[in-house]
Amino acid sequence: MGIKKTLLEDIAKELNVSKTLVSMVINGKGDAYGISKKTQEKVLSKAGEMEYTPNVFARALRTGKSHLIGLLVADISNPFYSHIAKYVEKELAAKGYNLMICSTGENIEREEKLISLFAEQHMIDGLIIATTSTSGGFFKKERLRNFPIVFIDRYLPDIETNYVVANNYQGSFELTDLLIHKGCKNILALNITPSHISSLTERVKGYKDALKKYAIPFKEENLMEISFDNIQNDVRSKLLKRLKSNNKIDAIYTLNNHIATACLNLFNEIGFDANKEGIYFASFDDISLFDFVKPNIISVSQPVEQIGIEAANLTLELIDNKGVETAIKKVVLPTSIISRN
Amino acid sequence: MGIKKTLLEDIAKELNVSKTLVSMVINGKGDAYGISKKTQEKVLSKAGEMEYTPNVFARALRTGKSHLIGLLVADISNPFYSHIAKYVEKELAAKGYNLMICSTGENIEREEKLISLFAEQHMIDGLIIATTSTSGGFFKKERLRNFPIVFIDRYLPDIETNYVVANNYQGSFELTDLLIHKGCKNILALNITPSHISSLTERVKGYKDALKKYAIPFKEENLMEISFDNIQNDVRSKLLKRLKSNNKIDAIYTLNNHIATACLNLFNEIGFDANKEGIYFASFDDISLFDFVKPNIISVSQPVEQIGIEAANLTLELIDNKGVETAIKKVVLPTSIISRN
DNA sequence: AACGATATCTAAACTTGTTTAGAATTTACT
DNA sequence: AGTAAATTCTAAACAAGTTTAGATATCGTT
Repeated sequence: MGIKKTLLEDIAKELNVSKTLVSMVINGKGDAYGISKKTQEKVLSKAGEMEYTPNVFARALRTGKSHLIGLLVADISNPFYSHIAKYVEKELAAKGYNLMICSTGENIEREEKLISLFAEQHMIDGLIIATTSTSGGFFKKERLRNFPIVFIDRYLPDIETNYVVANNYQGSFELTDLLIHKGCKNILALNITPSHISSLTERVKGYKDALKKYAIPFKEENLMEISFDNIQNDVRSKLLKRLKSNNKIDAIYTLNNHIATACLNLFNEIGFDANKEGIYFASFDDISLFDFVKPNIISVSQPVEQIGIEAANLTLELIDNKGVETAIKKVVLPTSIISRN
Repeated sequence: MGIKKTLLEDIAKELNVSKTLVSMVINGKGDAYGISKKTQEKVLSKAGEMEYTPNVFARALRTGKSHLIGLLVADISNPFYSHIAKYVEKELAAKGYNLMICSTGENIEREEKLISLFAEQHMIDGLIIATTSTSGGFFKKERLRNFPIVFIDRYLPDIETNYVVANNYQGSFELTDLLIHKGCKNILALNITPSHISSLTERVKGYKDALKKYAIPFKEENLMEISFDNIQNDVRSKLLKRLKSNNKIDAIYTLNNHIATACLNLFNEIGFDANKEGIYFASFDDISLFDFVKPNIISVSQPVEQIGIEAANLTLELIDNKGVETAIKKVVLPTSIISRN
């Protein structure tokens, strides 16, 4: 048994005032409620002396505000998400909010369970989410109607929501365009299945449209689907087969960093040197270590810091304007190409 | 205004029973309190129908348990920590606990503030922390006396606490030993300043002891201190100077992944190829992408998954045995050398 | 002195659950 | 029939704050 926590009441008793007064002063509402300066000082110094810290649960129960924001991502160990998390947290901390991060593992049921726990029960004041859902059905629930939610990285096309995403279409278009400029005519794109996620479909669209721009016909066999649950094995079997075939490619374009890493692993295993083979290697999602990796990687870098900051602020804005009917905000941020070599 | 949340009382009214009864049934204590099976079924089905979810704050306020565990690390975007976080979360989720992750940015004041907020106010039931503190003073506070805390990655030598760490000494010893076996006699170690953190001091000790084993005298100039706040610039100026000097080295050993990355950046900038220069490059902390990086990196890999799992379980154990005087657990897990090339 | 206005403070209600102490009913047994 | 025991349930207290409505004291004014 540690020492008993100091309560509002304890301070009140010490000073012979009401706990109402103490509460008011501690919340900085002393002036608003006409508490004399002298009393305010007494309260504050006594609270400091007694090391008072409010009970967050009692406070949250009464006020309905927890000053907690939830962040739901597929996998916190993915550097893309962990960097976003870092900046979201930094931005929120400056405004007196804390962050609860949870991974869904791209599992819809777990995602929905967490949203229920967090949002429907109002454990958190707002939610930032890189959803793994296919459709917006779940988010249309009456109970979530007025809850502050900001989508990041991915949005759901069938519902109107606030979101902050990178311009996946444009980034993918520019990357493909660059590859074509370098002389590529047979660019193999590796995508994740199931690929209903908006960021991926837009990347595919950007790829296809860039081909179209140069009148290069899109070939089905140049869009390879890699199963999310089995990335490494799928890449090994499918890509290897293709590399050995007569259907020569002049570029490999992985649609996210997971697949890129799997490809690099494969190259390593079989001693394949893309650069020597005259094959460009490109990827959406930049990772800092790509700078030192062999082969050279041409990549699309997303503005993670900006995504984090904007998502945090948009969420806080929604919380402040809760109840007020505000226009939905769709933030699309530009990406940049990192053309190594 | 969304729809009003269903309360215990709402269910009670619908069924003409007391909210006490509803609470008991919902918490699975129906049998223990002798509530008839028929009534239990009625309550559960009505609760499902009305989509009841308990208010976590009211519950936590009354029970003093939040089912929340805090994880405090220097930087969640560091892959070492984000991977630990992933496994901690996974393990906790299976036991009905949720994780609150916060970054301290190696800032002691922020760390102490977060601990106050989380632990002293009992917002969380337990804390897992990679502390940035120098000494255990803060943790000796009366108010934290009986609070479940598990240290990871780093421990404080001056207090007796539960911890789960990698065997930093052994890993560093083995790595240095390997370099010596490869013929190195002048191994430059790059450390972080301030380096009071236990994991770093032990790595230094392992390095020195391995030298001693082979009667290689330790030279002060071969332990370079890099400032945490300015890693890249410090590496650039200090390491560059050394590389240009006549004091030739035959290996560079970075004591964590941050410094390793900074070195790689420098090499890239100046077009330095360690392998060609006959210099081995080694690092504590393995990152998966190291596999594809040039130069070859010999690294010490920490058992992140195991650290995460053990830390989670140890924390839950402490929570279960709260109040009971249990022996302190110090878990030291073996590392493994990844010798590329 | 009496009045309202102002300044300062407080008692009690309220947030939503959990827990305690005990009530009401039925069954069991002498 | 009457008491003890078991079964099933409930009223009220409680967790620790915030908020509301109103009390008390002081002051200025006529």
